[in-house]
Amino acid sequence: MKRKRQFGDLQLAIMRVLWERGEAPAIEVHEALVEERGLAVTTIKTMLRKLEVYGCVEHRTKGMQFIYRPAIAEAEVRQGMVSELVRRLFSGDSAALVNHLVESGEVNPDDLEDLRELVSKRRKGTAK
Amino acid sequence: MKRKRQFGDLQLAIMRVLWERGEAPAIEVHEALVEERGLAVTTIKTMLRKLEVYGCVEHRTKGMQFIYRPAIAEAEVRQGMVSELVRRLFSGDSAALVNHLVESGEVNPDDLEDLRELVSKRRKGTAK
DNA sequence: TCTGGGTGACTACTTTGGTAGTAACGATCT
DNA sequence: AGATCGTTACTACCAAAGTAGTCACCCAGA
Repeated sequence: MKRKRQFGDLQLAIMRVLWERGEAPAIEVHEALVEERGLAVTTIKTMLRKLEVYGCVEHRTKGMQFIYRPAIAEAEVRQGMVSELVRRLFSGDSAALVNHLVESGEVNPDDLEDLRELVSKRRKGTAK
Repeated sequence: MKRKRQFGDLQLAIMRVLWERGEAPAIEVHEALVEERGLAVTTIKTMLRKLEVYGCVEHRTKGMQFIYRPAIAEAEVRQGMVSELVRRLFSGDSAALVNHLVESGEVNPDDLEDLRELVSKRRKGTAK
C-alpha cells in the first residue's frame, strides 16, 4: 500500500454511489449524479474505467452490461484520506483535528457529548 | 470566496513552513523541506510564485531578496479543507468524522476526554 | 574590476483529474 | 435484413499540480 491514492471529487462521488448500492451499471451511477453535477454519461464511464485501472472498482458482465462494484472498502478509503489530511494539516495529530472541529464550531457540543458516551462504551467493551 | 482552492501536497508543505516562520525566503523554505522531499530549489520557487498568483502568499523585497509570507491564515485553510473533506466523505456530517476518528482508533479516548473538557469551558464562556 | 555564489524569473515537460465526442457492438423492433 | 437504441471502448483534449532546467541579476570578495 505505497500509493495513497488521492481521490478527486468525481471519483469519490462515483465510489460513494457504488458503496451505497453495492454494485451498479454506469448508467445507474450517472443517474445518481446527473442532478447535482450534470455530467455526460461518457464522463462517468471514463472515470469508471480509470478507477478500474487504479484497482478501485471491478466489474462483471451481465449480458452485455458492465456491472461495476467497489474493490476497496469505504472505511479503508476514509481511513486513508482522513489520515492523509491529518498528516498534511495537523502534523499527524488527530486530536488536533477534533480540536479544530470544536473550535470552528463545526461540531455541536451535544454531538461530542454523544461521542464521549460511545467512547466510554467502547472502553468497557474492548477493555484490555 | 467562490473558489475552494484545493491545496496540493507541496503547496501545503510550503504554506506550513511559512505559517511556522511567519516569513522566509525561498531558500529557507527549501531547506525546511529538502530532507523529507528532496526537491530542487527551483521547484519551491516556482510553487511560491504560483501561490502568489493565487493570492496565498505575498512577498516583500529585502535588498534583492524576496521574503515570502502567507497571505491567508492557517485556520482559514484548515477550515476550508476540513469542511471539504467532510462534505466529500461524510456528506457534510462533521460528527461522523469524529466518530470515524474514534472508531478507527486514531484518537485516544483520553484525548477526547480532554476535548470534552474544552467544550464544557467553551459552553460556559460563550453561553448565548 | 572581474568573478562567483545566491536568488528569483521564465519556460517547459509530465502526470492526473475531469470532460466529452465518436466508434463499435449486441439486441430488438419493424 | 435493416434501422435504431442502449451500452461500453477508444481516443482526445483541457486545466492544474508538480517538477526542474536555464537565464539574468545583484552583492561581495579577490
